[in-house]
Amino acid sequence: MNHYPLNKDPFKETFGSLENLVDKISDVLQCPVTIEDANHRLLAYSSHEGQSDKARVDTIIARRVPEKVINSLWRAGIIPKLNQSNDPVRISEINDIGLGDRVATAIVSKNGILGYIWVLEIDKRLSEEQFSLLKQAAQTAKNQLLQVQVRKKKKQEGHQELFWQILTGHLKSHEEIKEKIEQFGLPPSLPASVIIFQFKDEITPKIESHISYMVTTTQQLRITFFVISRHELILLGSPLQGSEDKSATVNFIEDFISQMGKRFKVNNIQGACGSSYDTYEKVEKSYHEAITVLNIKNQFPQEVGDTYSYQQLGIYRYLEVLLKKKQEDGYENATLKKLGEYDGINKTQLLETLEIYLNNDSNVNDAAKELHIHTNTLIYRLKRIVEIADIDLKNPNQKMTLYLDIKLNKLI
Amino acid sequence: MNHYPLNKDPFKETFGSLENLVDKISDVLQCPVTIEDANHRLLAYSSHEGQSDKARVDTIIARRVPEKVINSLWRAGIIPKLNQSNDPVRISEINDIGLGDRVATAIVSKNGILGYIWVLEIDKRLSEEQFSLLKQAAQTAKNQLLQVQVRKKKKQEGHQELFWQILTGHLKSHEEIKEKIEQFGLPPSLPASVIIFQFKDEITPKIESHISYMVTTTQQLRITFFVISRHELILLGSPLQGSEDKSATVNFIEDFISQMGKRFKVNNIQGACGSSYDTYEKVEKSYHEAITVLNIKNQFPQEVGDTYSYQQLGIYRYLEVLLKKKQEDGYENATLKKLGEYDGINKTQLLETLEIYLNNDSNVNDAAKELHIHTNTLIYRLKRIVEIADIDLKNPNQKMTLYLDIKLNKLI
DNA sequence: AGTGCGTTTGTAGAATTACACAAACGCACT
DNA sequence: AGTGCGTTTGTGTAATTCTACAAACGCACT
Repeated sequence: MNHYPLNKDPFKETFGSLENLVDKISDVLQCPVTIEDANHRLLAYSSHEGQSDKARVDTIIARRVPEKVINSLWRAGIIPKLNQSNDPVRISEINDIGLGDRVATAIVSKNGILGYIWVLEIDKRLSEEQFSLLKQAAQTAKNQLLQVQVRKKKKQEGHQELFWQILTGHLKSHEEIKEKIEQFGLPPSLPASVIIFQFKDEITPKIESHISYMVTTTQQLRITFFVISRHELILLGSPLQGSEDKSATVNFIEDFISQMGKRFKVNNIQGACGSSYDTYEKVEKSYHEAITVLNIKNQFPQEVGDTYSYQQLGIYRYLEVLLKKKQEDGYENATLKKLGEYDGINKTQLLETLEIYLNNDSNVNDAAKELHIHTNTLIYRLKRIVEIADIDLKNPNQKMTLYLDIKLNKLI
Repeated sequence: MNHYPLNKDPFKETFGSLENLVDKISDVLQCPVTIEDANHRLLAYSSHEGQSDKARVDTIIARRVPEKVINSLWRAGIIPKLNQSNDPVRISEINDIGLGDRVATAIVSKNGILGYIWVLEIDKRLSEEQFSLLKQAAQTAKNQLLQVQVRKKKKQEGHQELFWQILTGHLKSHEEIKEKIEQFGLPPSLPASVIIFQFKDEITPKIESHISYMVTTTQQLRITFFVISRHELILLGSPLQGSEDKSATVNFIEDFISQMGKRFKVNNIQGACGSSYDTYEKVEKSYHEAITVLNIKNQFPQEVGDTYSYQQLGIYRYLEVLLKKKQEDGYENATLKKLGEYDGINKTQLLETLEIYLNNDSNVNDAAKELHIHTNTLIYRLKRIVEIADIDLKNPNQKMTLYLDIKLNKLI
């Protein structure tokens, strides 16, 4: 086993590539070593002949750390610990994801995390000295990564401009867009849908880096593009071929929102997506659909708060059209008008009662609970409503009309 | 008591007016006498000082026979009997409408009924001779009425042309239309709505006379205009001030259809009406609404078969707009598609099951009955549907979306 | 304070609906 | 003919909803 003196830095020489560096580290520490970027994408791995654990193999195969592993590392508090610590951190094995004992360190520049170095402890634990060596290795890796960073940033700016052109319909034809995307060396990924996240507060550079992390680490969707404007994050995402589950996009949205909260304490994010289309020219449409979803979610937080996709909106997709038609017709629901008048005179809440009853799929128990009243009170009120408004609550057409008209009235 | 010899016709002289004639008849028969036209509108009544029954008084006050009385006479089979008989007919009292014993005869020309003469039998019954005299009186009345008929016909043709102009939007401004209507001496009657009846078979002159009868005898609505084209009868009707009930128009439609069937054996009539508006310029709109109702009723006979007004259409009013939006969006309900495919492969009827379940307001019993299956079968199918289509049948938004999309699919 | 009206809550039995399970059926496939 | 799958029907029980009725409350009006 080689021994390097502490006072001499074995990583002082220049390494042509990260591969050389990782081999050197592996050589010095006598362990399998992996370097990944800030988003857990594999940058280099040592060709050490010894054993590897499952997590490492999977990472190398996929050229990125599996999302399951990332999630697990977050849950165990390891990633935050790495990000905050200046020194290497020892991580005990996590069996269910095939992660053996290891030591890791973040590669940090003054602008934040650039990546991580992972060292597997197959047969023996690293010594204090070796911890120190690893820290020096991270210093050297930093310089290499900074160069990559700049190149990537420039590239991304080009992507963003292209994405805006697609979103705004500046580029119309599918062929044209496809060509441009290929020019950028981006993988073709269709069908695709546009996803928008709306942040309550302005997106700071810090949040931006969190977003970038989330977007690149997710493996639920392939994110071809993403751009950030003041309060919004807009993505173009495609479901992976593996998951034929159509709800991949919706799952991604839910996870993104929940993890931004849990991991980075960034809350109050609204998410929405348009439909999935198989040609690029329809991306613009998907974008507008996503905007519609956001608008409707803002207008009807209770009704469609847990809904993210344009498809899921159901009847709410039609509200705008219906409102327009209603105004053209000069239509007013006589029933609701009567109830409203009655409410005004008698200080009752028949309208609200009816709405919540309908919201709850005509279930008296659920509706009564939501209204905080006795079931019989609700039944009594419903009888009153039927009398006053002269309606039939067993007639689906009437019920739907009432439901829609109630919601439409809220729009004005 | 005067006695006129049988062989001498006391009505041979010329009478300047119907009033003179009616007084003469009353004088000859020594009874109160009333003459009305074919539509039971009062033409003349004797000023005989004696008693009268309630029906006669009401008729004179309203200048027409009350609808209740007409209905009662039809129910008792008296009107048809009068229309078919060449001789006067004796009618026994009908207490609940205040109709005392009387004798009546139709006034008939070769083109049909022109009117009726009613003779009250207050103290004594008419003799055979007097029957004969009454028959002669009817002959004389006929000539007078024929002249009136011609004048009325001409007037009506003028009305019809005006009505068409209003319906087709040829006359746009309210003021202009109002003026024209006043020129015709027609009563101003607003709010008004357009009513259309669609006849399965072509409207023959005979049916036309029945229509005319129905339209002029009804007292549920004031019918300002009516025109007849090949298969259609179009009316402009206003609710009477007395009945503030908004469903007067709908009631009229229902009664019209049922009575055309019962009284004249004219069946297969579809009826519909537009909304009520208070300016004449909106009559055109009401007309188009009525047409829409008819179209939708033809497309959804089951769903809105018992619905007549544009308002009652509820959600079906929106179908056209929704279809348009749907086509613009290129939207297809994935759920329904899946179910349809499943039905195709497994020869099941999940789609139909779902539709009828939703039609029946999610009531398993009613739906099972309509489907002629066991309740548990329905429950089983619903579970399948939920599985296959991945939907939540407790979510009103989803349910409404499914309902609407099912109906929309039927439109194509 | 009393009266009347509309409203709310409670109780209890009847009617419906939900759920689990077993049996049998039809049909395609071998 | 047997097997498996999806479907249909029947049974029994638990849960829920409907219904009617009684009691009490809040509030305006007198």
